[in-house]
Amino acid sequence: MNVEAQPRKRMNAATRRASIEDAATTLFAERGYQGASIDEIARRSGVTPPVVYDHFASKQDLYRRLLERHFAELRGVWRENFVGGDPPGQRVARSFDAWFAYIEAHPFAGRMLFRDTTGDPKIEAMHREVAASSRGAIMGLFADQPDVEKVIGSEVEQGLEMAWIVMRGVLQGLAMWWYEHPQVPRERVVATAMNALWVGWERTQAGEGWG
Amino acid sequence: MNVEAQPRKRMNAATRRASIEDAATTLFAERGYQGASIDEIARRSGVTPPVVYDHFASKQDLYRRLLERHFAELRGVWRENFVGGDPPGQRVARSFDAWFAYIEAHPFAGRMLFRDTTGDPKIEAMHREVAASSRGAIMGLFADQPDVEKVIGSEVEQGLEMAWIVMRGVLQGLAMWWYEHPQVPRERVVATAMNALWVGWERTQAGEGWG
DNA sequence: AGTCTAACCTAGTGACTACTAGGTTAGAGC
DNA sequence: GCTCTAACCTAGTAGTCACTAGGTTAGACT
Repeated sequence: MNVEAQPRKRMNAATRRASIEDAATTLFAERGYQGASIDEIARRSGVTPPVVYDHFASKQDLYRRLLERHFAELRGVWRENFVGGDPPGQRVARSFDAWFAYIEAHPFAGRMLFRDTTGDPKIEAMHREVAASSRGAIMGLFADQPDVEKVIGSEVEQGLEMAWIVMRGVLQGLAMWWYEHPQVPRERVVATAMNALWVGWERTQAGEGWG
Repeated sequence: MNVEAQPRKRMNAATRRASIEDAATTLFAERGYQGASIDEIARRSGVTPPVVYDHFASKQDLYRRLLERHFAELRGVWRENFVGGDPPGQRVARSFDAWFAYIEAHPFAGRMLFRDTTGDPKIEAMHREVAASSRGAIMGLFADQPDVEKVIGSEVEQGLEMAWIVMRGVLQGLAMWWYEHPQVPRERVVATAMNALWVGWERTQAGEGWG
């Protein structure tokens, strides 16, 4: 993933671009937007800073493209798994498992997406915008499944949004924790998410809720 | 809260220090550690940058003191509310309500604590250290209550830690969302947190869990 | 072998950062 | 009213940042 050859070799545009994207994803994941410098991204992909600008108009442009790519990948995970005629619980469990499998296979992509952008309000607005479009697409999937909508969106719009916030909080929290505890098997993380989210939703819907 | 007088007035040390802390909390909440500049903190508290250094040794020192203060306040909320002889569900509900009441009354403190520090690994390590000590204190409260320990820590150490991660994710997620939807009444946010967390835990413990 | 594109470089610019040395002055205490 | 502390200032330093103008050269293609 991290290229860097000792006797510096010339690459074609696509390969070099990919190496810059890899290095940038890793560094954005490790340090966030402000903490990741173009100098360091260039160094890690084995070139000097001007080369980065041969491929991306600005740091902001580079960041946005990566955001969009990784969010699209995670969105795809939902679209491919949250379908079928089986019971909602099964579909949710399958989606969670696939979601954490993506996180496991792409350790830096998730960390980059879930990090705070901290600092530049422009970057923050961009992050929110891209995240919101992803959220909309996934919540659209929920809404298409009448059974699930009944469970999640018990109080229409705002209830659905709060359910999303709760789910995002749990999935993000577990994902970030899992990065630091890689020895924990995925099934255990998925089971924790299911117990935290699905059992509560189901019971709440059954009229056993708190408030 | 934001001082700034038109005809600049001289303050005594304690007052000026408080005005700097207020401005810094707000700016750290809005922009994160890296995005908040000493120049801007000074400007918002009505002085020039050197004055900040009359009160704090460095930006890092200022940040740490604020972290410790606000974490201690939230820790106090738990200590004062998660006690008593009433059923665990009541104690959790009371604690959540008090926790969100603090968030409501101190809109910037929470945002500062829950923001990513993004960038300087030194600052990140500091944030983790202070947060971990707060987590330890609160988890100690849980462990002192045998009923609750039975529910939360069903699989000993790691289970307790994962339960903490889930709870933190939900509370933080709801808190950050609530900042942007202040018209939502606190009782609704608390009820959502209770339904998401307590109902799931209780049922999971009762053997109705997923995995 | 010669050509020419594009991958890559050196050497900067200007803006911003945390932080400081040393001087000025408001205003409390006598 | 005078003094003297400390609250506050001006005017910097050195480092880092994103970004660029313009030149060099590897290596694909003929």
